[in-house]
Amino acid sequence: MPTTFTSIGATASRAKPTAAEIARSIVEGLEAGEFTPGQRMVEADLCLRFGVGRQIIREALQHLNAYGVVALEPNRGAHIIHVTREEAVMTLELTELLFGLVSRSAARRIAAGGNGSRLSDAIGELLASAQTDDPADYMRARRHLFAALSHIASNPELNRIMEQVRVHVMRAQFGFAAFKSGHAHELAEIGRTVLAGNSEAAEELSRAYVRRIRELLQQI
Amino acid sequence: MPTTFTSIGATASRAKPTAAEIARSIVEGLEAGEFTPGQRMVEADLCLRFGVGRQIIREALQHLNAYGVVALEPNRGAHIIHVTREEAVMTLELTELLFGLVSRSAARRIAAGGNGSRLSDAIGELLASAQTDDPADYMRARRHLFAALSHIASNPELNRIMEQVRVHVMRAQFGFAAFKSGHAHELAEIGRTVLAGNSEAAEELSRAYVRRIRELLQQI
DNA sequence: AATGCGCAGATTGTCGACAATCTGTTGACA
DNA sequence: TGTCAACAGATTGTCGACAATCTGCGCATT
Repeated sequence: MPTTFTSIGATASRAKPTAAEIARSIVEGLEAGEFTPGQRMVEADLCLRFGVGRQIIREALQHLNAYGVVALEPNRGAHIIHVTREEAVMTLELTELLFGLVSRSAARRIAAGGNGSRLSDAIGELLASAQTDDPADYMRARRHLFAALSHIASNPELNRIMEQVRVHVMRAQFGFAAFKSGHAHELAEIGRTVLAGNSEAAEELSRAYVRRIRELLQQI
Repeated sequence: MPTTFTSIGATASRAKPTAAEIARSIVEGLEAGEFTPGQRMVEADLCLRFGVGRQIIREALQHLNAYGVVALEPNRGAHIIHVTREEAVMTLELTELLFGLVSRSAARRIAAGGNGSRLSDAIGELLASAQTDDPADYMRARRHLFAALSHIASNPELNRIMEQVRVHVMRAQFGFAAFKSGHAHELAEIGRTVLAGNSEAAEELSRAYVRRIRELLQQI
């Protein structure tokens, strides 16, 4: 066993987490409320926390900057982005288009790709999670559904761009209220429509889904 | 004069170009044909070229990676992305939505912002550039128009995302053919429609504009 | 008391050096 | 002759140290 390895779990801390892993950790920490919007991210602190040198922390912060999670001011370091409600609404306006395009593309390709089984599984998982009351289950199922749709849509640029939309920060700020379950059946319906290859309807359902979240956010 | 400064021109090499500046330089170099898709980007070479240490080059490459211009493989360095025609078409499918949203949002806000003058100027510049035959003029005018529209739309997330769409690489690969002038009047028409506050028409015109480019690309 | 100056501490920016990893080549062996 | 292991050169990954910059506080001055 020449190579060093310490951990067992997937997310447990390895001997040397990579910059991307650290970035992910920070996003998770943000959704878990360990970091709050506006908070300064001092490199030295993060070094201690993750047990790596500043170089790697620096790269992780650059990732997060590219993903719009932190802002990077020259000579003044990084801080977690603060999203105004207005910005959140605009972001969801954009998300509406993007998610619509994902579903439309996926529906068009559902036959070609041949792997609608993954989508079926995700739908099943989603409906199952609606039975249990564990929000973590729902969130995971939701993520799987999105992943399946993105995969089927097979538009690399679209997938890349969708990851760049900062939903994390919004969730961290405005709580899971708008994102929580209760939408499970609505999402499942979208999945089924894609499976049926009905691209027009899939797009419209997807847009309506995001639109509803946006309106919910505007009312609060 | 305590601080060091060597250069005079704007794009000329300063004493110490920053990572973002180097990234921009590389994108320009790409559009100018100095780098070709697929080409490896060795850190040491870039160090010599820009006269900085590897740290900065590394950051620049990370920027470019985030912008989808280069791919970064662990332990194997960076290379310029190669975009297939199919990907380019898909990217333009996405761009169609995004540009449409920009124009629609801008048209809605044209009154509120109060600074439609910038847009008028851009339109004028565009029409003027159609008279001359210098493509650089046209490209500059085009950029100004887009900037004005983005500014008026004032959707920060949308603007951020639009910058992430890799048009540079596409232009570098497929040439300026599809992007060259001849479209000046079409773009000016979009600008005028936004100025008139007709959001529906502005969106449709914008989408049609991108659609045409896409179809042009598909035919080649 | 209010304003501005300058210093100390904290934090980020950059470099050089070394470790880890990859790649192509050489040579032994079947 | 073909295959595979070991090696050398090239390249990337990471660290520690030092320089540059910012921030807040104390102090002199009006």
